[in-house]
Amino acid sequence: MPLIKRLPRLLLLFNLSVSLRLCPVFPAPALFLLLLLHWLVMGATSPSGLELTMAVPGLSSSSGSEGAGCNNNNNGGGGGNMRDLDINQPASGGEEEFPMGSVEEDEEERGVGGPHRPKKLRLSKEQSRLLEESFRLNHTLTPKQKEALAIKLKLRPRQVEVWFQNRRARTKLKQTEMECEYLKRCFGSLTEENRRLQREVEELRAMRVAPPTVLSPHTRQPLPASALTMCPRCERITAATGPPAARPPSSAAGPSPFHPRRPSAAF
DNA sequence: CTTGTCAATTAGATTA
DNA sequence: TAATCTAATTGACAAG
Repeated sequence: MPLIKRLPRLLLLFNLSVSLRLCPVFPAPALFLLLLLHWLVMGATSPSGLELTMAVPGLSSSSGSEGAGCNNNNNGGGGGNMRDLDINQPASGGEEEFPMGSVEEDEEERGVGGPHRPKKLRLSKEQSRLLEESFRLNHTLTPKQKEALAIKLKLRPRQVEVWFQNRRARTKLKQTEMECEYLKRCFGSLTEENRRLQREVEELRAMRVAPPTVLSPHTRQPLPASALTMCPRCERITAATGPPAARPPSSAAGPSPFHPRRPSAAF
């Protein structure tokens, strides 16, 4: 029974990390936080967010009229009509020869012991290659394409359909894994940045406890801490309204509120 | 209602 | 032999 149906991508990713063994070293809550983080950083405009997605060429929805009969072929009992042929045998001939005959019905697999799966079909290299090729062109097939491909590959349309279905799922999973990796890296660098900023805050707090003594240029008396401010350019403590307490290392910079050419020009 | 897609899951085959 | 891969099934859902 599916636990989640049509959940937002957020929850889907959260679930994936658990159920699909996506990030074994990454606790699910952390992934959840990461995702939120990601949305904050990248903006919540695109649900999939990252542009490291593999380009998904035209998701042409199948709006076909026929193809209804194909799923009757192997439903019920799980396609007991699968031929028991060794399809892994190298095709003994040209490109078009696939050593399997799953198109025809074969009921000998239906054993006496109730419903049991037949031998699992393994696609030949050539079949896989052709399927991959057409997947590259289109991630979904119209019923006509499906039929044609099935004939070409000597498979049932349903098998082609299933292959595409599973292939789409694999693509999506891979993409999710890439997103996960990206978020992990994001998390790492943001954690580092956070650490650095925390240190800076601590340093600034320490400075507030014991503020530097800045003498007034006019009275030569120590200024109160409230009258001091920090120059964002040279990061030195200065008197808020007066001229700088110390000269910046570089004099090439233009005028600024903290380093006015004339004290009267400030603010 | 029919049809197609998706998510979740199962289970046979293969690999390490 | 456990882990992994992948063909196949099932049930829910949406569109027409």
